[in-house]
Amino acid sequence: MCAKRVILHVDVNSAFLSWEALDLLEHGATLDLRTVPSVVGGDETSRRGIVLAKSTPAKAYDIQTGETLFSARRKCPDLLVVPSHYPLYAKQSNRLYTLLCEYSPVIQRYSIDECFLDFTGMEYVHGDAVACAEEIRRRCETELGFTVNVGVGPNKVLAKMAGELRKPNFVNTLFPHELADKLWPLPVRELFMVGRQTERALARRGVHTIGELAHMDPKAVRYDLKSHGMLVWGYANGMDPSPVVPNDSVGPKSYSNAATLPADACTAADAHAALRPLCESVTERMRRDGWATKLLGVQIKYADFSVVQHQRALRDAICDSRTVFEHICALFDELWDGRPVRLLGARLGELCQPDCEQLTLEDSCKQISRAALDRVADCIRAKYGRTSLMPATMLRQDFSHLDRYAANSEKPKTNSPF
DNA sequence: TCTGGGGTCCTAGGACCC
DNA sequence: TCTGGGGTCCTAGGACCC
Repeated sequence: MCAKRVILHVDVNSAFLSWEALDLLEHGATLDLRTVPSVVGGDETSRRGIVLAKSTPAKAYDIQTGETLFSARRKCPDLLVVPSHYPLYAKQSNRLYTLLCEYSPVIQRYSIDECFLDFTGMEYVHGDAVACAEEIRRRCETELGFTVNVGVGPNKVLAKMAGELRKPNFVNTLFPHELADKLWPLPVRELFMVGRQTERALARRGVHTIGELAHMDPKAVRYDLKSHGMLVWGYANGMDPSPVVPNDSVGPKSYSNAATLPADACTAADAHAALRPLCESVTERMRRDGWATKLLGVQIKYADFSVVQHQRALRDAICDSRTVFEHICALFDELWDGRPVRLLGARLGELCQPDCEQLTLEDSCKQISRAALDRVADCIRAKYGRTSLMPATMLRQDFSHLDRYAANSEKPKTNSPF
């Protein structure tokens, strides 16, 4: 007989802010950021001034993640704003992961501050799942110095929703017999995968709570919202068959790097210059993980915030920065309508092994020598730092928009983002 | 809105083929 | 061809997550 599935979801409370607070305390600060209205924010001078994470006291001022620092300060004039440090977050994320490895061999790092553990059958080793979740919560607080929420459920979505019920520093359960009490009264927007558009579409049907969605006729949901509707209808009814997938068992689908420019680019030359470091860093990251790409894409966000993208499949896989850059510039030129550009992005998809590259005779010499050059450059940057070697055209440029996990930094392996 | 960046997945529509 | 219908592939756009 199969053991009953038990999934744990571990989520760091105000992750970036907690980790900044911890780091400051370790370096002699006397104030704990977590005890005052504070946020981790992007750099306003380069037009990235948004709230990335907030303290519990900041939440009391209705400060939201993603809102501008300008707006956050208006709500709380004494707000403390600290900049972000991604290598630090990666390090703390790894500490958490190491601790969790003691409790299950099947762990999925869902993001830099969230993990799913498949606890099925582990009761025989570690005892009751809820008691174990409590132990994890306590050990994070005492041994790691930051608090987490642990959700316990029969599948991933219920474990994750359980984690949201009471915060911070709590263990919550969400099993099928608890749905009506704990899940169904909540606003439908709080359900995983129900965003603003789905919320609007459901509101047109008079559906405002998770329970109302759960009790909808699935045919009506499918009619309105297609397959995505069936997904969230299943979630509302506590159904989620998806397995906990350890990250080393699945490769990435794509790599991308985008940056809001310190000032709008108004000429093709300006845009090309901004694309160069983006292409360099994203290609280097892909190469470091041992991939080549057969699909290149460029993204433009205009000054009015409208977004367009353009992509092209390549006949041959490539992995050298210069060739990527040339293709991306060509794609940009085809896409750009001449208006001022706020953000530029480059994306590498259709990943494959570099050794299956099918080069034509004419291209092969050029690309092989470029690839060899890149490999040497990668080694030098790994040893002496990100900016120790760069194309001359990138001298005097601002590098604050380079990959957060480019060379040398400690990168956590996750399915998504970070 | 003084509105980031890195991902995944889905859908619609057009090109092309039989 | 004043062209049907189904299948596949490709691209653009959008929704959602953290």
